[in-house]
Amino acid sequence: MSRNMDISQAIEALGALAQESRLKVFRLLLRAGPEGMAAGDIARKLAVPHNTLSVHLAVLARANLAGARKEGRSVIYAVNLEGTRALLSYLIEDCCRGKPDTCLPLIEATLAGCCTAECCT
Amino acid sequence: MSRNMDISQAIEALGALAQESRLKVFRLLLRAGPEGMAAGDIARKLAVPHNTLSVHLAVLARANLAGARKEGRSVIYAVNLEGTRALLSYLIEDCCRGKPDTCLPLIEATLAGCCTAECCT
DNA sequence: GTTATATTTCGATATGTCTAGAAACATGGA
DNA sequence: TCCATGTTTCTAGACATATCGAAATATAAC
Repeated sequence: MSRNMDISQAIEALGALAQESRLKVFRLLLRAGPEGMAAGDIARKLAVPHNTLSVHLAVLARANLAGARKEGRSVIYAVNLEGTRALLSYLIEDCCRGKPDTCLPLIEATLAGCCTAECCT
Repeated sequence: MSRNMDISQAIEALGALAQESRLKVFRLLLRAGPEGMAAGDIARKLAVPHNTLSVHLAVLARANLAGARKEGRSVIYAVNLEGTRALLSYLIEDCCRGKPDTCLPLIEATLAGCCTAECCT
């Protein structure tokens, strides 16, 4: 797909994340990694009814923040890292145009927040 | 304030950005940097009625993504970098817990998307 | 084929958000 | 004081989203 998103894609992705159940699902999937999780397991873990969660998962998938694959009777959802990267890039795009003083601390602090452990050095 | 946000703060920030006018304002303010812009100038630049924009600016400020200061008759809005950093950190928090393979590309690509110029090396 | 499991779609209600006209409020200049 | 400029609050209507019971669909095991 496109590496650079436009504003309507960004709004769709942000709107998808701006809801408690969906944000929890997204973070759950981020930690689960590429293996992903079955829809039913997610619903059980988050204590959300199946039908309600199904709608939320569809919203995340439509926003390119998650993907689905079938395995037997289950549907496995996994985070879409490319879509996630595109959103984060869009948010901070151009912030350093000629102004590294305001941009650099933001990026470095973001990195620090994510990767304090030795795994990301 | 708090360096680490909770989920309700994250939802508020994401919801604030999940709207065309507000997302445009946010990106405008990111580029404007700490000097910020007057509310009226933003409204003119984005062709949004003053009262409508005022509501949007209040939403961004409430979400800790923007701050306001008065200068004469004008109200100058500027991006809140600390709040922005907190949101980005929250989104990718824990994604690398034991799985640097999935986390590192995400972070590196985000950096690449933001800072291709020599200003951020 | 029948039954059990997994997930999605349908339908209806409730709740929340966007928008902009009009009025109110604040500040600075004549 | 009076007026002009800049911004916010009030209000109401239009629109979008969240939720979940019930029904429908898909797959696998027996």
